[in-house]
Parts: sequence; structure tokens; C-alpha cells
Amino acid sequence: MKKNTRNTKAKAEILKFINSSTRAVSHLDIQKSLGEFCDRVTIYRVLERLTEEKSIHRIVNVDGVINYASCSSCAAHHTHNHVHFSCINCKELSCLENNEITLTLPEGYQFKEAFLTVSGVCKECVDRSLV
Amino acid sequence: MKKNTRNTKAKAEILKFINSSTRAVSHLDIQKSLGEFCDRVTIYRVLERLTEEKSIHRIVNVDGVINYASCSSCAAHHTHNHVHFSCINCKELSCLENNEITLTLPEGYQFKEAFLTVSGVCKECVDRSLV
DNA sequence: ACAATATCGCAACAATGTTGCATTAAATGA
DNA sequence: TCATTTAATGCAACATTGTTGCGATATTGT
Repeated sequence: MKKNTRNTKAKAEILKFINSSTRAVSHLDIQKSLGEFCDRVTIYRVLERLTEEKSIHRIVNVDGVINYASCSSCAAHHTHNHVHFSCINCKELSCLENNEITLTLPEGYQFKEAFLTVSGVCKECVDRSLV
Repeated sequence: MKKNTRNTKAKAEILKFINSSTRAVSHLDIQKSLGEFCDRVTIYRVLERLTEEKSIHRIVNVDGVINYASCSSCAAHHTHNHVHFSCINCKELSCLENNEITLTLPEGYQFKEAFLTVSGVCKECVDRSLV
């Protein structure tokens, strides 16, 4: 008995926002963007659904905040172990290219997922602080 | 005008708990362990202080929960970019040896810190589930 | 169009983290 | 040792973030 998912306005709008964003966005980002478009709870539920459908993916930021992205560059090497960059100033979360990593686990360990994030200051914020 | 920190009972007790734990612990773990020993708020403030003093360090777990550890093996190579391993079963958080990583940031970016965590199942849990 | 039911909005709740302020207790020097 | 200074605590109140139940609504297959 498979549960069918429906394409609702909320889902479409949220996915559009995530797809059009250059960085991973949090629940709060979405809420601010959508305004009164839909309820706070709906956003939680849509995000859950979209994640299950694998239309987006979850990234835990270095401050513990969960972000969502449909990061096409991520998708391209989703099975690989690539690194995310998190700006401590503007909170931008992006994918770092050219950082494919080979991880070696000790004998007997089972690998599930890699969470690789570097924190720092992105170019935009560096430039802005120098002005 | 440097601010002096004091060694209080709460701080001592919390640090003792973290040091004696084999895994990284959350605020909730500490609260459960200490019971009525001190206030919830005090734990938050002590953790903040201990982190500033670098007596412990913060690790964001793969589920977004912030954990604290005094991981001695971490301390040894704290300046390097080494990888943590987080067991999804027993929650054990340990350091992975032989995984020194070279990270390359885009031009103009400033590096601050690397958060590298691999989730999976540790040997102990793998063995146990096979029995 | 109609029925089935996935999804929504709302309210209420739970968990987690923060702030202000009066009180307590470390650390220091007399 | 004792008084003084002020860091740290406890408490209350608040803020933020995430969850759950349920009646109402809207999407989808027929």
C-alpha cells in the first residue's frame, strides 16, 4: 500500500525557493521568504516530505542548524565524500569543489555517511569587511 | 582588564562528568547525570566557559545536536584536520586516525575550522549485532 | 464530477536555548 | 582570618525551534 504524494502549492513554492537559492537554506530562511504564504508547520512537513522523496537533502551546519539544499553540484557527486563550506558571518553554506576525500575506517567499522564541513569566512564577507 | 574565571562546584562536576565519559555528551546528558546538582542555565553557562577556556570542545553531531568532549586523542592533533567517527547505534564519538585531510578553499576564502564527521556503525556494535 | 485521502492551518504542547537581576560564593589582599 | 570584589549561580520569564492532534481543505485517480 504505497502512499501517494501530492503536488501542492506549498510544496512547489518551497522547492522553488530552495532550487533558486545559491546556498543551503534553513527552515527560518524559508519562513522569512514565504511570509504568510503558508503555515510554519507546513514548512516542516514539506521539508520532511521533500527529503524523503530525495528532492532535497539535509546538511547540518557547524552551529547545529539544519539546512536544506538541492545543490546541483552536490547532486552530481552525491555518492562521493565532498566538503561543504559554512561562512561564520553570513551563514552561507555551499559545496567545495576539488575536495574529494578518501576516508579510511578502522577494520570492522561500517560506513554510513560523511559530514564534512569547513567553517570560515567567504569571499564576499572578507571583501566587505575590508572596505 | 582580563576577566578571571573561577573554579566552582558546578564547573568541577560538569568537567569531571565530561572527562570521565567515553563519548561526547550533550547538555541533556549532563542535566540527567547531575540531577538537581545545579540549574539548567548554569550548565549552559559552564559549558560556554569551558569551551572558551578550551578545556572541552564542541562537536556538532550528525543529527544537529551539539555535544561536548574532552577527547584527549583529539587534543593531541587538534590543529590538524582529522576526522571524527560517530556511531549511529551507541553514539560513541571517536577520532579517526590516518585521515589527515588537505582542504583547499576557493580564492579569497578564510579558513577557521574543519568539522569532519563520518557516521556509521563502530566495530563493537557491528560485532554485537552479529551475535 | 465524485470519492478517497494526502495535506493544510490552527492551536496547543514540548524541547532547547537566552536574558535580567537579586543572591551567593570564589579569589584576593590586608 | 576576614573583608572586599565580582564571577558565578538560581530563578523566573522569555524566545526560538520543532512536534502532535484534529477538523477543514484541496489534490488526484476513477
